[in-house]
Amino acid sequence: MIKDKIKTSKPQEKSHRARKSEVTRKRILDASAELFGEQGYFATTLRQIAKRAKIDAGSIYYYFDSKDEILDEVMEIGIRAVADAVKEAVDALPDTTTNREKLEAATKEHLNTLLKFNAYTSANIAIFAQVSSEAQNRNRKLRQDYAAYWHELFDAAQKSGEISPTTDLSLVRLFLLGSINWSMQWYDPKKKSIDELALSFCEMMFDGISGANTEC
Amino acid sequence: MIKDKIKTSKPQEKSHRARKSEVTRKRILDASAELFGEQGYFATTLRQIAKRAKIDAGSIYYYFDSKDEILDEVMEIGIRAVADAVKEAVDALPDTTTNREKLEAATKEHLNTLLKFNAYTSANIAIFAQVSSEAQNRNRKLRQDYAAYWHELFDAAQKSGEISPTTDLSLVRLFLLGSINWSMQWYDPKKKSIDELALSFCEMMFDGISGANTEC
DNA sequence: CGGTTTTTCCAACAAACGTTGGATGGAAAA
DNA sequence: TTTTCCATCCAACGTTTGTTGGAAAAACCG
Repeated sequence: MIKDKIKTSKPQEKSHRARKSEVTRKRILDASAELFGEQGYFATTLRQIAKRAKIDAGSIYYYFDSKDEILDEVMEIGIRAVADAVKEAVDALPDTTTNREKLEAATKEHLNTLLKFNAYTSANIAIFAQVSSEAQNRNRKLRQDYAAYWHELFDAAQKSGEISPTTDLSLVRLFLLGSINWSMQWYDPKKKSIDELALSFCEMMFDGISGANTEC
Repeated sequence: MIKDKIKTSKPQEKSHRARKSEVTRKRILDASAELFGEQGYFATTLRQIAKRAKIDAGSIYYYFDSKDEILDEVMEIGIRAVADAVKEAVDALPDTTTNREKLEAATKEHLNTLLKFNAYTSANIAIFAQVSSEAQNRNRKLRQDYAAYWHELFDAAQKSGEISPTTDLSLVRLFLLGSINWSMQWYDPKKKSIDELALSFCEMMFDGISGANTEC
Protein backbone atom coordinates (compact mmCIF):
# COMPACT_ATOMS: atom_id res chain seq x y z
CA MET A 1 0.00 0.00 0.00
CA ILE A 2 1.32 3.35 -1.06
CA LYS A 3 -0.63 5.54 1.31
CA ASP A 4 1.82 5.44 4.21
CA LYS A 5 4.65 6.59 2.05
CA ILE A 6 2.62 9.57 0.98
CA LYS A 7 1.38 10.60 4.40
CA THR A 8 4.87 10.59 5.85
CA SER A 9 5.96 12.08 2.54
CA LYS A 10 9.66 11.37 2.51
CA PRO A 11 11.06 13.31 -0.44
CA GLN A 12 10.55 10.46 -2.89
CA GLU A 13 13.13 7.74 -2.49
CA LYS A 14 11.74 5.16 -4.90
CA SER A 15 11.15 8.03 -7.21
CA HIS A 16 9.48 6.69 -10.32
CA ARG A 17 7.22 4.21 -8.62
CA ALA A 18 5.87 6.61 -6.08
CA ARG A 19 5.29 9.30 -8.65
CA LYS A 20 3.42 7.08 -11.06
CA SER A 21 1.04 5.88 -8.42
CA GLU A 22 0.50 9.37 -7.06
CA VAL A 23 -0.60 10.48 -10.49
CA THR A 24 -3.29 7.82 -10.58
CA ARG A 25 -4.27 8.61 -7.04
CA LYS A 26 -4.70 12.25 -7.97
CA ARG A 27 -6.78 11.30 -11.01
CA ILE A 28 -9.13 9.44 -8.71
CA LEU A 29 -9.37 12.38 -6.34
CA ASP A 30 -9.91 14.84 -9.17
CA ALA A 31 -12.66 12.74 -10.67
CA SER A 32 -14.27 12.34 -7.27
CA ALA A 33 -14.18 16.06 -6.55
CA GLU A 34 -15.73 16.86 -9.90
CA LEU A 35 -18.50 14.30 -9.53
CA PHE A 36 -19.22 15.14 -5.91
CA GLY A 37 -19.61 18.75 -6.94
CA GLU A 38 -21.85 17.92 -9.88
CA GLN A 39 -24.06 15.25 -8.36
CA GLY A 40 -23.44 15.12 -4.66
CA TYR A 41 -21.77 12.42 -2.63
CA PHE A 42 -24.39 9.70 -2.49
CA ALA A 43 -25.45 10.08 -6.09
CA THR A 44 -21.88 9.49 -7.19
CA THR A 45 -20.84 5.85 -7.57
CA LEU A 46 -17.39 4.38 -7.45
CA ARG A 47 -17.91 3.11 -10.97
CA GLN A 48 -18.53 6.66 -12.20
CA ILE A 49 -15.39 7.83 -10.45
CA ALA A 50 -13.45 4.94 -11.94
CA LYS A 51 -14.68 5.67 -15.43
CA ARG A 52 -13.71 9.34 -15.27
CA ALA A 53 -10.34 8.45 -13.76
CA LYS A 54 -9.82 5.88 -16.52
CA ILE A 55 -9.33 3.03 -14.14
CA ASP A 56 -11.25 -0.03 -13.03
CA ALA A 57 -13.62 0.40 -10.09
CA GLY A 58 -11.84 -2.24 -8.04
CA SER A 59 -8.50 -0.52 -8.51
CA ILE A 60 -9.69 2.41 -6.45
CA TYR A 61 -9.21 0.19 -3.41
CA TYR A 62 -5.53 0.00 -4.13
CA TYR A 63 -5.38 3.66 -3.14
CA PHE A 64 -8.29 4.11 -0.76
CA ASP A 65 -9.87 1.88 1.86
CA SER A 66 -13.40 3.09 1.28
CA LYS A 67 -15.59 5.64 -0.45
CA ASP A 68 -15.74 7.54 2.82
CA GLU A 69 -11.98 7.90 2.82
CA ILE A 70 -12.14 9.55 -0.57
CA LEU A 71 -14.79 11.90 0.76
CA ASP A 72 -12.60 12.89 3.70
CA GLU A 73 -9.64 13.63 1.51
CA VAL A 74 -11.64 15.58 -1.07
CA MET A 75 -13.15 17.73 1.64
CA GLU A 76 -9.84 18.30 3.34
CA ILE A 77 -8.17 19.35 0.11
CA GLY A 78 -11.10 21.64 -0.65
CA ILE A 79 -10.89 23.47 2.65
CA ARG A 80 -7.13 23.74 2.53
CA ALA A 81 -7.25 25.04 -1.02
CA VAL A 82 -9.56 27.95 -0.31
CA ALA A 83 -7.88 28.77 2.98
CA ASP A 84 -4.42 28.78 1.45
CA ALA A 85 -5.53 30.79 -1.55
CA VAL A 86 -7.21 33.44 0.58
CA LYS A 87 -4.33 33.74 3.02
CA GLU A 88 -1.83 33.99 0.23
CA ALA A 89 -3.83 36.65 -1.56
CA VAL A 90 -4.15 38.76 1.59
CA ASP A 91 -0.51 38.32 2.53
CA ALA A 92 0.55 39.50 -0.91
CA LEU A 93 -1.05 42.90 -0.36
CA PRO A 94 1.22 45.87 0.45
CA ASP A 95 1.45 47.20 3.98
CA THR A 96 -0.55 50.26 3.07
CA THR A 97 -3.65 48.18 2.34
CA THR A 98 -6.68 49.04 4.43
CA ASN A 99 -8.50 46.33 6.32
CA ARG A 100 -11.53 46.80 4.13
CA GLU A 101 -9.40 46.20 1.07
CA LYS A 102 -8.04 43.07 2.69
CA LEU A 103 -11.57 41.82 3.23
CA GLU A 104 -12.38 42.62 -0.37
CA ALA A 105 -9.35 40.68 -1.55
CA ALA A 106 -10.29 37.74 0.66
CA THR A 107 -13.81 37.78 -0.74
CA LYS A 108 -12.51 37.86 -4.30
CA GLU A 109 -10.18 34.98 -3.69
CA HIS A 110 -12.71 32.80 -1.91
CA LEU A 111 -15.20 33.42 -4.67
CA ASN A 112 -12.71 32.67 -7.41
CA THR A 113 -11.59 29.46 -5.79
CA LEU A 114 -15.17 28.41 -5.30
CA LEU A 115 -16.60 29.32 -8.68
CA LYS A 116 -13.73 28.99 -11.08
CA PHE A 117 -10.53 27.30 -10.06
CA ASN A 118 -11.00 24.54 -7.61
CA ALA A 119 -13.25 21.52 -7.99
CA TYR A 120 -12.35 20.38 -4.49
CA THR A 121 -13.54 23.59 -2.90
CA SER A 122 -16.83 23.65 -4.75
CA ALA A 123 -17.31 19.99 -3.94
CA ASN A 124 -16.65 20.68 -0.29
CA ILE A 125 -19.17 23.53 -0.14
CA ALA A 126 -21.73 21.59 -2.12
CA ILE A 127 -21.64 18.31 -0.26
CA PHE A 128 -20.83 19.41 3.27
CA ALA A 129 -24.44 19.64 4.36
CA GLN A 130 -25.41 16.27 2.96
CA VAL A 131 -22.79 13.98 4.46
CA SER A 132 -22.97 12.37 7.88
CA SER A 133 -22.07 14.48 10.89
CA GLU A 134 -19.18 12.10 11.53
CA ALA A 135 -17.72 12.97 8.14
CA GLN A 136 -18.33 16.65 8.88
CA ASN A 137 -16.55 16.46 12.20
CA ARG A 138 -13.48 14.86 10.72
CA ASN A 139 -12.65 18.18 9.04
CA ARG A 140 -14.04 20.46 11.70
CA LYS A 141 -10.77 21.84 12.91
CA LEU A 142 -9.73 22.91 9.44
CA ARG A 143 -12.98 24.77 8.94
CA GLN A 144 -12.70 26.41 12.33
CA ASP A 145 -9.21 27.58 11.51
CA TYR A 146 -10.43 29.12 8.30
CA ALA A 147 -13.31 30.81 10.11
CA ALA A 148 -10.84 32.11 12.67
CA TYR A 149 -8.76 33.62 9.92
CA TRP A 150 -11.75 35.54 8.60
CA HIS A 151 -12.51 36.62 12.12
CA GLU A 152 -9.03 38.10 12.37
CA LEU A 153 -9.64 40.12 9.24
CA PHE A 154 -12.93 41.43 10.57
CA ASP A 155 -11.45 42.07 13.98
CA ALA A 156 -8.61 44.14 12.57
CA ALA A 157 -11.10 46.19 10.59
CA GLN A 158 -13.16 46.83 13.69
CA LYS A 159 -10.16 47.79 15.77
CA SER A 160 -9.04 50.25 13.11
CA GLY A 161 -12.48 51.82 13.05
CA GLU A 162 -13.42 50.64 9.56
CA ILE A 163 -16.20 48.56 11.09
CA SER A 164 -18.46 50.05 13.72
CA PRO A 165 -17.62 48.88 17.26
CA THR A 166 -21.14 47.61 17.89
CA THR A 167 -21.07 45.16 14.97
CA ASP A 168 -21.32 41.46 15.83
CA LEU A 169 -18.34 40.14 13.92
CA SER A 170 -19.29 36.49 14.05
CA LEU A 171 -22.67 37.26 12.62
CA VAL A 172 -21.39 39.42 9.83
CA ARG A 173 -18.87 36.75 8.94
CA LEU A 174 -21.58 34.15 8.66
CA PHE A 175 -23.68 36.62 6.72
CA LEU A 176 -20.98 37.32 4.15
CA LEU A 177 -19.66 33.78 3.79
CA GLY A 178 -23.19 32.45 3.58
CA SER A 179 -23.94 34.72 0.64
CA ILE A 180 -20.69 33.80 -1.00
CA ASN A 181 -21.11 30.08 -0.62
CA TRP A 182 -24.73 30.16 -1.67
CA SER A 183 -23.74 32.00 -4.85
CA MET A 184 -22.55 28.75 -6.36
CA GLN A 185 -26.21 27.84 -6.68
CA TRP A 186 -27.05 30.76 -8.94
CA TYR A 187 -23.88 32.36 -10.26
CA ASP A 188 -23.83 32.82 -14.02
CA PRO A 189 -20.45 33.90 -15.45
CA LYS A 190 -22.18 35.42 -18.45
CA LYS A 191 -23.88 38.07 -16.37
CA LYS A 192 -21.19 39.36 -14.06
CA SER A 193 -17.53 38.74 -13.43
CA ILE A 194 -16.49 37.13 -10.20
CA ASP A 195 -14.39 40.08 -9.12
CA GLU A 196 -17.26 42.48 -9.70
CA LEU A 197 -19.51 40.21 -7.71
CA ALA A 198 -17.07 40.15 -4.82
CA LEU A 199 -16.84 43.93 -4.73
CA SER A 200 -20.61 44.27 -4.85
CA PHE A 201 -20.93 41.91 -1.91
CA CYS A 202 -18.44 43.89 0.14
CA GLU A 203 -19.96 47.21 -0.80
CA MET A 204 -23.36 46.06 0.36
CA MET A 205 -21.95 44.71 3.57
CA PHE A 206 -19.93 47.80 4.40
CA ASP A 207 -22.06 50.64 3.10
CA GLY A 208 -25.52 49.09 3.08
CA ILE A 209 -28.18 49.76 0.53
CA SER A 210 -30.06 52.42 2.42
CA GLY A 211 -31.33 55.37 0.39
CA ALA A 212 -30.18 57.81 3.05
CA ASN A 213 -27.20 59.85 1.85
CA THR A 214 -24.17 57.65 2.46
CA GLU A 215 -21.79 60.60 2.44
CA CYS A 216 -22.79 63.67 4.33
CA MET B 1 -55.55 5.11 -7.22
CA ILE B 2 -56.51 8.04 -5.05
CA LYS B 3 -54.24 10.65 -6.52
CA ASP B 4 -56.61 11.89 -9.19
CA LYS B 5 -59.29 12.55 -6.66
CA ILE B 6 -56.89 14.71 -4.70
CA LYS B 7 -55.50 16.68 -7.58
CA THR B 8 -58.91 17.65 -8.83
CA SER B 9 -59.90 17.98 -5.18
CA LYS B 10 -63.64 17.87 -5.33
CA PRO B 11 -64.84 18.85 -1.87
CA GLN B 12 -64.84 15.29 -0.57
CA GLU B 13 -67.76 13.26 -1.81
CA LYS B 14 -66.77 9.84 -0.52
CA SER B 15 -65.89 11.60 2.64
CA HIS B 16 -64.42 9.11 5.06
CA ARG B 17 -62.53 7.06 2.55
CA ALA B 18 -60.71 9.90 0.94
CA ARG B 19 -59.85 11.43 4.26
CA LYS B 20 -58.37 8.31 5.71
CA SER B 21 -56.10 7.75 2.77
CA GLU B 22 -55.02 11.36 2.71
CA VAL B 23 -53.86 11.04 6.26
CA THR B 24 -51.56 8.18 5.37
CA ARG B 25 -50.41 10.00 2.29
CA LYS B 26 -49.51 12.99 4.42
CA ARG B 27 -47.66 10.78 6.89
CA ILE B 28 -45.51 9.55 4.03
CA LEU B 29 -44.84 13.07 2.84
CA ASP B 30 -44.06 14.30 6.35
CA ALA B 31 -41.64 11.46 6.94
CA SER B 32 -40.01 12.07 3.58
CA ALA B 33 -39.61 15.79 4.21
CA GLU B 34 -38.04 15.16 7.59
CA LEU B 35 -35.63 12.55 6.29
CA PHE B 36 -34.72 14.51 3.17
CA GLY B 37 -33.88 17.44 5.40
CA GLU B 38 -31.84 15.34 7.80
CA GLN B 39 -29.96 13.10 5.40
CA GLY B 40 -30.51 14.37 1.91
CA TYR B 41 -32.46 12.79 -0.90
CA PHE B 42 -30.21 9.97 -2.04
CA ALA B 43 -29.20 8.92 1.44
CA THR B 44 -32.83 8.46 2.36
CA THR B 45 -34.34 5.08 1.46
CA LEU B 46 -37.96 4.22 0.91
CA ARG B 47 -37.70 1.75 3.75
CA GLN B 48 -36.65 4.53 6.12
CA ILE B 49 -39.56 6.63 4.96
CA ALA B 50 -41.90 3.68 5.40
CA LYS B 51 -40.65 2.99 8.89
CA ARG B 52 -41.15 6.57 10.04
CA ALA B 53 -44.57 6.71 8.39
CA LYS B 54 -45.48 3.42 10.10
CA ILE B 55 -46.28 1.67 6.89
CA ASP B 56 -44.73 -1.03 4.73
CA ALA B 57 -42.28 0.09 2.07
CA GLY B 58 -44.32 -1.43 -0.72
CA SER B 59 -47.42 0.44 0.41
CA ILE B 60 -45.83 3.72 -0.53
CA TYR B 61 -46.51 2.79 -4.13
CA TYR B 62 -50.18 2.83 -3.47
CA TYR B 63 -49.86 6.60 -3.08
CA PHE B 64 -46.86 7.49 -5.23
CA ASP B 65 -45.52 6.13 -8.47
CA SER B 66 -41.87 6.59 -7.61
CA LYS B 67 -39.41 8.06 -5.17
CA ASP B 68 -38.94 10.95 -7.56
CA GLU B 69 -42.62 11.78 -7.36
CA ILE B 70 -42.32 12.10 -3.59
CA LEU B 71 -39.36 14.40 -4.10
CA ASP B 72 -41.33 16.62 -6.45
CA GLU B 73 -44.23 16.95 -4.08
CA VAL B 74 -42.06 17.59 -1.02
CA MET B 75 -40.22 20.34 -2.84
CA GLU B 76 -43.40 21.89 -4.16
CA ILE B 77 -44.99 21.95 -0.73
CA GLY B 78 -41.81 23.42 0.70
CA ILE B 79 -41.71 26.30 -1.72
CA ARG B 80 -45.41 27.00 -1.45
CA ALA B 81 -45.21 26.95 2.35
CA VAL B 82 -42.53 29.58 2.63
CA ALA B 83 -44.03 31.73 -0.11
CA ASP B 84 -47.49 31.63 1.40
CA ALA B 85 -46.21 32.32 4.90
CA VAL B 86 -44.16 35.29 3.79
CA LYS B 87 -46.91 36.81 1.67
CA GLU B 88 -49.44 36.38 4.43
CA ALA B 89 -47.16 37.97 7.00
CA VAL B 90 -46.49 40.97 4.79
CA ASP B 91 -50.13 41.38 3.84
CA ALA B 92 -51.12 41.41 7.50
CA LEU B 93 -49.09 44.55 8.12
CA PRO B 94 -50.93 47.87 8.45
CA ASP B 95 -50.90 50.34 5.63
CA THR B 96 -48.58 52.64 7.50
CA THR B 97 -45.78 50.06 7.37
CA THR B 98 -42.62 51.20 5.64
CA ASN B 99 -41.12 49.12 2.88
CA ARG B 100 -38.11 48.39 5.01
CA GLU B 101 -40.35 47.05 7.72
CA LYS B 102 -42.06 44.87 5.16
CA LEU B 103 -38.72 43.45 4.12
CA GLU B 104 -37.89 42.83 7.75
CA ALA B 105 -41.16 41.01 8.24
CA ALA B 106 -40.55 38.94 5.14
CA THR B 107 -37.09 38.03 6.37
CA LYS B 108 -38.45 37.04 9.77
CA GLU B 109 -41.10 34.86 8.25
CA HIS B 110 -38.84 33.14 5.75
CA LEU B 111 -36.34 32.43 8.50
CA ASN B 112 -38.99 31.10 10.87
CA THR B 113 -40.45 28.84 8.25
CA LEU B 114 -37.02 27.56 7.35
CA LEU B 115 -35.58 27.05 10.81
CA LYS B 116 -38.51 26.27 13.00
CA PHE B 117 -41.87 25.49 11.53
CA ASN B 118 -41.70 23.69 8.25
CA ALA B 119 -39.86 20.47 7.50
CA TYR B 120 -40.82 20.75 3.83
CA THR B 121 -39.20 24.14 3.46
CA SER B 122 -35.97 23.12 5.13
CA ALA B 123 -35.94 19.95 3.08
CA ASN B 124 -36.41 21.95 -0.08
CA ILE B 125 -33.56 24.32 0.71
CA ALA B 126 -31.30 21.50 1.84
CA ILE B 127 -31.76 19.13 -1.05
CA PHE B 128 -32.34 21.47 -3.95
CA ALA B 129 -28.71 21.62 -4.96
CA GLN B 130 -28.20 17.87 -4.87
CA VAL B 131 -31.06 16.62 -7.01
CA SER B 132 -31.00 16.29 -10.77
CA SER B 133 -31.57 19.41 -12.82
CA GLU B 134 -34.71 17.79 -14.20
CA ALA B 135 -36.14 17.60 -10.70
CA GLN B 136 -35.05 21.20 -10.12
CA ASN B 137 -36.75 22.42 -13.25
CA ARG B 138 -40.03 20.79 -12.36
CA ASN B 139 -40.47 23.40 -9.61
CA ARG B 140 -38.75 26.26 -11.34
CA LYS B 141 -41.80 28.39 -11.91
CA LEU B 142 -42.77 28.30 -8.25
CA ARG B 143 -39.33 29.44 -7.22
CA GLN B 144 -39.33 32.17 -9.82
CA ASP B 145 -42.66 33.43 -8.56
CA TYR B 146 -41.33 33.57 -5.05
CA ALA B 147 -38.23 35.40 -6.21
CA ALA B 148 -40.45 37.82 -8.11
CA TYR B 149 -42.39 38.53 -4.94
CA TRP B 150 -39.20 39.46 -3.12
CA HIS B 151 -38.23 41.60 -6.05
CA GLU B 152 -41.49 43.51 -5.67
CA LEU B 153 -40.70 44.21 -2.05
CA PHE B 154 -37.25 45.47 -2.92
CA ASP B 155 -38.55 47.45 -5.85
CA ALA B 156 -41.14 49.25 -3.76
CA ALA B 157 -38.47 50.13 -1.23
CA GLN B 158 -36.26 51.53 -3.95
CA LYS B 159 -39.07 53.54 -5.51
CA SER B 160 -39.93 55.03 -2.12
CA GLY B 161 -36.31 56.02 -1.61
CA GLU B 162 -35.60 53.60 1.21
CA ILE B 163 -33.08 51.85 -0.99
CA SER B 164 -30.59 53.87 -2.99
CA PRO B 165 -31.49 54.13 -6.69
CA THR B 166 -28.14 52.70 -7.80
CA THR B 167 -28.60 49.43 -5.93
CA ASP B 168 -28.79 46.27 -8.04
CA LEU B 169 -31.95 44.76 -6.63
CA SER B 170 -31.47 41.28 -8.06
CA LEU B 171 -28.06 41.08 -6.53
CA VAL B 172 -29.12 42.29 -3.12
CA ARG B 173 -31.99 39.82 -3.17
CA LEU B 174 -29.62 36.96 -3.89
CA PHE B 175 -27.28 38.31 -1.25
CA LEU B 176 -29.92 38.39 1.45
CA LEU B 177 -31.69 35.15 0.61
CA GLY B 178 -28.35 33.39 0.25
CA SER B 179 -27.39 34.38 3.77
CA ILE B 180 -30.77 33.36 5.07
CA ASN B 181 -30.81 29.99 3.41
CA TRP B 182 -27.24 29.24 4.34
CA SER B 183 -28.07 29.97 7.98
CA MET B 184 -29.68 26.57 8.31
CA GLN B 185 -26.17 25.16 8.20
CA TRP B 186 -25.02 26.99 11.31
CA TYR B 187 -28.00 28.40 13.17
CA ASP B 188 -28.09 27.53 16.86
CA PRO B 189 -31.35 28.46 18.65
CA LYS B 190 -29.51 28.62 21.97
CA LYS B 191 -27.44 31.58 20.89
CA LYS B 192 -29.88 33.92 19.23
CA SER B 193 -33.58 34.01 18.52
CA ILE B 194 -34.75 33.78 14.95
CA ASP B 195 -36.43 37.17 15.02
CA GLU B 196 -33.28 38.82 16.34
CA LEU B 197 -31.30 37.12 13.62
CA ALA B 198 -33.67 38.38 10.95
CA LEU B 199 -33.42 41.96 12.19
CA SER B 200 -29.63 41.75 12.34
CA PHE B 201 -29.56 40.55 8.74
CA CYS B 202 -31.72 43.42 7.58
CA GLU B 203 -29.83 45.97 9.58
CA MET B 204 -26.56 44.88 8.01
CA MET B 205 -28.06 44.94 4.57
CA PHE B 206 -29.65 48.36 4.92
CA ASP B 207 -27.20 50.26 7.08
CA GLY B 208 -23.97 48.38 6.47
CA ILE B 209 -21.30 47.77 9.04
CA SER B 210 -19.05 50.67 8.16
CA GLY B 211 -17.48 52.53 11.06
CA ALA B 212 -18.22 55.88 9.42
CA ASN B 213 -20.96 57.74 11.27
CA THR B 214 -24.19 56.29 9.96
CA GLU B 215 -26.24 59.31 10.95
CA CYS B 216 -24.86 62.70 10.12
C1' DC C 1 -75.09 -10.71 7.08
C1' DG C 2 -72.54 -11.03 2.28
C1' DG C 3 -70.08 -8.64 -1.28
C1' DT C 4 -67.20 -4.95 -2.90
C1' DT C 5 -63.70 -1.68 -2.61
C1' DT C 6 -59.91 0.45 -0.37
C1' DT C 7 -55.87 -0.17 2.08
C1' DT C 8 -51.99 -2.74 3.87
C1' DC C 9 -48.68 -6.37 4.22
C1' DC C 10 -45.54 -9.65 2.42
C1' DA C 11 -42.30 -11.89 -0.51
C1' DA C 12 -39.77 -11.37 -4.17
C1' DC C 13 -37.54 -9.21 -8.25
C1' DA C 14 -33.71 -7.25 -11.13
C1' DA C 15 -30.40 -3.84 -10.90
C1' DA C 16 -26.87 -1.40 -8.78
C1' DC C 17 -24.18 -0.64 -4.90
C1' DG C 18 -19.55 -0.80 -2.19
C1' DT C 19 -16.20 -4.03 -1.69
C1' DT C 20 -12.97 -8.18 -2.10
C1' DG C 21 -9.52 -11.52 -3.80
C1' DG C 22 -7.16 -13.61 -7.21
C1' DA C 23 -5.19 -13.49 -11.79
C1' DT C 24 -2.41 -10.77 -15.03
C1' DG C 25 0.87 -7.66 -16.96
C1' DG C 26 4.95 -5.03 -16.83
C1' DA C 27 8.81 -2.90 -14.96
C1' DA C 28 12.68 -3.14 -11.62
C1' DA C 29 16.07 -6.03 -9.12
C1' DA C 30 18.88 -9.95 -8.84
C1' DT D 1 17.10 -14.74 -17.35
C1' DT D 2 14.75 -15.34 -13.39
C1' DT D 3 12.62 -13.31 -9.56
C1' DT D 4 10.23 -9.76 -7.18
C1' DC D 5 7.00 -6.36 -6.65
C1' DC D 6 3.95 -2.64 -7.95
C1' DA D 7 -0.17 -1.57 -10.54
C1' DT D 8 -4.21 -2.84 -12.85
C1' DC D 9 -7.92 -5.63 -14.43
C1' DC D 10 -11.60 -8.82 -13.93
C1' DA D 11 -15.17 -11.54 -12.02
C1' DA D 12 -17.66 -12.08 -8.34
C1' DC D 13 -19.49 -11.44 -3.53
C1' DG D 14 -23.21 -10.12 -0.27
C1' DT D 15 -26.29 -6.12 0.54
C1' DT D 16 -29.29 -2.86 -0.35
C1' DT D 17 -31.81 -0.33 -3.53
C1' DG D 18 -36.34 1.04 -5.90
C1' DT D 19 -40.06 -1.39 -7.41
C1' DT D 20 -43.82 -4.95 -8.40
C1' DG D 21 -47.80 -8.31 -7.94
C1' DG D 22 -50.63 -10.87 -5.34
C1' DA D 23 -52.58 -12.20 -1.06
C1' DA D 24 -54.60 -10.68 3.22
C1' DA D 25 -56.97 -7.53 5.94
C1' DA D 26 -59.80 -3.65 6.95
C1' DA D 27 -63.45 -0.58 5.90
C1' DC D 28 -67.46 0.31 3.57
C1' DC D 29 -72.08 -0.55 1.40
C1' DG D 30 -76.54 -2.70 0.59
